[in-house]
Amino acid sequence: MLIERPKPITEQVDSLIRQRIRDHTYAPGGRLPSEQELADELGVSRTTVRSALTTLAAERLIIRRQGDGTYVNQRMREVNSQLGGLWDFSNIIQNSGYQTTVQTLYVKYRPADEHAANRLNIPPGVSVLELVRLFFADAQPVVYSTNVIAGKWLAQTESDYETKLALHNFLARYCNQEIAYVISDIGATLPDAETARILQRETDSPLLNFSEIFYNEDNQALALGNNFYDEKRLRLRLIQPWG
Amino acid sequence: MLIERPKPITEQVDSLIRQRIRDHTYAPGGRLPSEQELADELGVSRTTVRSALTTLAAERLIIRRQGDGTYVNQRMREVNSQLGGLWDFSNIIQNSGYQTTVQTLYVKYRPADEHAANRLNIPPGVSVLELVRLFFADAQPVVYSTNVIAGKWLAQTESDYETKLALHNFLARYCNQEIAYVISDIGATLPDAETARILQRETDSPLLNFSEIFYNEDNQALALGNNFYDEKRLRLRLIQPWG
DNA sequence: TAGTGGTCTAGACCACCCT
DNA sequence: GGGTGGTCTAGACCACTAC
Repeated sequence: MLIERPKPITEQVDSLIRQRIRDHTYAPGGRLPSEQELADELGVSRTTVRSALTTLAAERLIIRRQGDGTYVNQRMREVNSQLGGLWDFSNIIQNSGYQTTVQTLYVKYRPADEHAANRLNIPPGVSVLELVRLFFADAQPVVYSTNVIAGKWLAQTESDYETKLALHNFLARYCNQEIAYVISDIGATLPDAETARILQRETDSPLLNFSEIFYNEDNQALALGNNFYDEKRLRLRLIQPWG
Repeated sequence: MLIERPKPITEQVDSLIRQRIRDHTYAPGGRLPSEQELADELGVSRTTVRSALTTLAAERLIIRRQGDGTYVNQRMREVNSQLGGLWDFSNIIQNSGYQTTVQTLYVKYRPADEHAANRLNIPPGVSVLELVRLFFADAQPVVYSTNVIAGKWLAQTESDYETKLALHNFLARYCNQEIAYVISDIGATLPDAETARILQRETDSPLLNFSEIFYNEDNQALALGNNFYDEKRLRLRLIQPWG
């Protein structure tokens, strides 16, 4: 059923260069081989290499200087998030140098309430899967997370889900859906007693609140997120490319 | 002195398409002409058109469907911020459908304190320009903003700055510097008495706090930002492309 | 001056959607 | 089958930097 297709060369080049930056084959602040050298090494055209480099430069992972060369942006080590990944808490914790642990508080089907139904564009009352989890950075609870997935996306109504997956992996495995983009509301709130208890926090210490809707390429709402992030425990530092 | 050069064709095509989306020449949710038609209309190659479309697709302003066509993503109307613009409050207010008003509380030179000096990578005590402003959405105060610019970037030590400019425009006009990227810390804080007074808020209502460092293409710190954003008054909703 | 990245072209072929 | 976007190539020329 599943067709295995070779990934586009540009993506492979993109991945390869990312890998080499991660493992310091290209050192932080160091210089990459020239575009022509990369093209020769990999046996592809310079245009293909440039396509990959353009993506990396857009994220500011590399910096290109005309007449000079292409360099690894060492400042990326200081951040733990980029704008496309502001909802991927496992990754943020990992990027901060901590071990990510996920504790599943509960996972269950329930009828969609008015609010969820509206945002997911489904009739109220139909079944949705609710996934409530707690993310730890090493031993410290950092994010109290609720995700709601519209039942129509779930292939089978099984109950032995691997609940520690990041949401995009969960949607990929159980719904065969890819996230194309996310719309997030960012807020600052004082936690209620329950939230404070779970995060082992006082109720007078404000938390970041992220409320998200996840969409696929066809603009269909896949899932919701509501997350309380304790930025006193884990700094949230992101890079924003401009222009 | 200044060399006037025609902008790259890809950027012109990018701007043109953005303009046509803004003025609904290409309606929300509507379909764009094919890449070949655009290339013919503008007298450029399809590759050039594709380069511009790739940028727009990366921001999710348009959605491309193989075998079908390219469409305007109507969901962009729901958000007020995207990608690299989480610090551009004038723009966020504007995108929300309000009139942006900027009130300059004060602007003055002062010696850099330890904190600012570290972040700007300058010796403590050297002169910096501090710009303290309040942003209104219509008549409501929404953002209490402090910017600090290293004195070395300011061409002349004049005092009749146009202080209502967005920071990137200010840096462009008076420092001849372009922002390449921004590193932001996002937090949730209870305002102190002074901040609450200025934003006409209670001290028990948490605010979003953005603490930023602005860098140019050479990785040099240009300026700092520290902003209190009242997301109870103006929702902060942003789109995050994924993958 | 040599080498780098920046821009742009023309064209080939493929994968996919619609009718 | 015809049209759409997706991928990739080869090559030309330009702008800029380092030496």
